[in-house]
Amino acid sequence: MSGGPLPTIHEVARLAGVSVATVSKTLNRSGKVSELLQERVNAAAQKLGYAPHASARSLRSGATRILGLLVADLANPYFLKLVESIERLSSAAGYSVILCNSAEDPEREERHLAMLLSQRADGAIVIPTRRGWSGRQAALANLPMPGILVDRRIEGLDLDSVTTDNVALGRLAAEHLDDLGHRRIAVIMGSPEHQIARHRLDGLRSGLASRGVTLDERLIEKDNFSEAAGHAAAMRLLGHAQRPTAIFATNNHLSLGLLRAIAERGLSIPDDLSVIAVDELPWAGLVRPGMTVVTQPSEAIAETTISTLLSRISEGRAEDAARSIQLQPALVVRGSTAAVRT
Amino acid sequence: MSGGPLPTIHEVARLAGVSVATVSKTLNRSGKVSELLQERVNAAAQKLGYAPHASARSLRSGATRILGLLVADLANPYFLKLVESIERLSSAAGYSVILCNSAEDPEREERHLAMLLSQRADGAIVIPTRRGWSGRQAALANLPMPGILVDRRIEGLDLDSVTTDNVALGRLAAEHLDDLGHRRIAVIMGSPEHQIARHRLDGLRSGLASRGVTLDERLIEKDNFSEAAGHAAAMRLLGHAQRPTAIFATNNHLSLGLLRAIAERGLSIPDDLSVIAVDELPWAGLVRPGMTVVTQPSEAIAETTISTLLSRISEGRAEDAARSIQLQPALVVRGSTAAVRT
DNA sequence: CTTCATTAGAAAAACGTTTAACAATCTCGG
DNA sequence: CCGAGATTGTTAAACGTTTTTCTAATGAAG
Repeated sequence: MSGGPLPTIHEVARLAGVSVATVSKTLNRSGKVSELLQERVNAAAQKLGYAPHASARSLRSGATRILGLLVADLANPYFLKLVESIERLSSAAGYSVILCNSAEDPEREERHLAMLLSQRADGAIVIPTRRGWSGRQAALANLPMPGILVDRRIEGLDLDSVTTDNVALGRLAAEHLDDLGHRRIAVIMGSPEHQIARHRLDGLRSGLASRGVTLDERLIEKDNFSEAAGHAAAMRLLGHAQRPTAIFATNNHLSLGLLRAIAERGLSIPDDLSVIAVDELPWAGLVRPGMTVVTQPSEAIAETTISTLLSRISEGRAEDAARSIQLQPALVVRGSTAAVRT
Repeated sequence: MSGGPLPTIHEVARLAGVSVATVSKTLNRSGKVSELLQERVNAAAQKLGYAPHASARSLRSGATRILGLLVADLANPYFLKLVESIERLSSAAGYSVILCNSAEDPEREERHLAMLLSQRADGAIVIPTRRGWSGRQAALANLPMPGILVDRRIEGLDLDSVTTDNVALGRLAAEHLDDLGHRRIAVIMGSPEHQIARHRLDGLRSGLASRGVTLDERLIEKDNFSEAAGHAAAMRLLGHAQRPTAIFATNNHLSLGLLRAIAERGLSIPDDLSVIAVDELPWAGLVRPGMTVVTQPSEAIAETTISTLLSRISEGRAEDAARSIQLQPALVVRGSTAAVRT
């Protein structure tokens, strides 16, 4: 069913008739070794199917070429995209990725963090859980390896981070809706304690304000980020005497609930009302009419994350101040938004 | 920005006033050590924030407590579910997971496999790519650690595997459609070279046959598994003089293409035709009417995979024959299938 | 008291690499 | 022909654990 034990560098050396140091140097392209011996060594390694023992290598060299990827919620399609890109980029750079899913549970997150520490990962990429960071910042601040936060920042924590400019995202939605003439705009924002949701709302509000439109505070629905909450909020909004002409859902679970509510009410998009959502939803192209969304630049975020982290790693994590990088979202117009009927 | 270097077991020993052997024994609960010293050791470890160096430990002990997870396509929502479950179960069993995505590219797959070998993962969980296995079986067969195939099997490869019973899956669809009185049943099957697709088709055919219905071979669309192929196949089927009354799409990309085609044709489900798909699609509840699907038991597959693999690992990968475990799919009836109009 | 088991702890070897320090060989001008 | 570099290869130490072997201490039995 499976092969025998793997050869060590000593066996390669013996077969090639050289010392282990020579084998090591040839295989790592470090130090000088003659053409002749290089060939002999490579042939021997090939023949034996030699695969260097990563543990031994890391123990001696101090680098594991492993990156820890700690995700708050794998089921979130947006995070999945990030994971996919990060895995690809890491692998291309010669790093392996240990994947951890905390499922929004701070306890799991903490266990995983301890594990990554024991593994001596060369770097840690963290999409932190939403809650429970009040007393635990030290766990991240004192990480012995370079770390970087993605998508979500933690207030008061001095660590590199790469996020979407969520204020700009809200503003983008505002401008689009204003262009279409909407005045009665509702927001399903999720939890008001969550920084991202606040930023998106702020962006929307300020974007409208700069166009001379004021956001009706009674049309801001706050709760949590579940699909059920989105559904309930939508039902309330749709029941208002003066129904909003447009609804902005700040998260993909909320959008799902919103769409379900609209379908149940028998309303049609965009004739009865316009809908704008966040993120490239996997099914965004399927829903008729296509969803108008503001998208987060996931590929760019992944690239920036990896390049920042890798440079910290090779710099020997220089002590210069943490970088907070914000990337710009984009508007994708499809059929779910239309000019308000006058 | 980050803490200093981590303490070694020697520093813990010195602080506790004992030898390193005693520290090791206490921390691993192996060997005898008095209550008193145990407390001293634990206190010292706690105080220093000691985290054992995984590489050193593996080098000496021979076990890494790492599992390799090599996925053919992370973007596939079904595989994602498997990844999620496997990560959770592994973590609970004290194993870390190195995630690799081959994106259906045999070359990437091979590189990843070599990496897992170098890492000396204790076990490998592989969802193999669809193609390119003709000459490369040895790479899996000669793996020095226990390996297990998930979801897809490789013909002629003697390795543990856990898959859905895809013939039963096809049969389930057949019985449901027959119960509803359908006779003109079409299949969008993807690539006929793919074992899974063939099994599902076989199941459908034999399921219908056992009810006395013969499947019209002209209504079997074969191509690849892309959404575009699904769309094109659907357009052909919908253009037939005698439109099928039900369509079975054997994969979630194909279903997406099918739904898009139906929408473009302006047809309505299930009034104009019934649709049955495979897998729990993330948006299956969103689409109106809900999709009737045959689901693969992903959680059970993950559990079986992990428990089988872990027992192989602790057994010292006993040489008894490879196990091929097949798990049963289930039918979930929603609104996309209806009795045929007589 | 001595002797012998029994036990708790310490000392040291080993795991498979990398790499610093060293040795050997060659090149070549004087 | 000699010796000073330059070049190529080797020897051995080190990385941080676990684990085997060994020692010292304790207590019971004779």
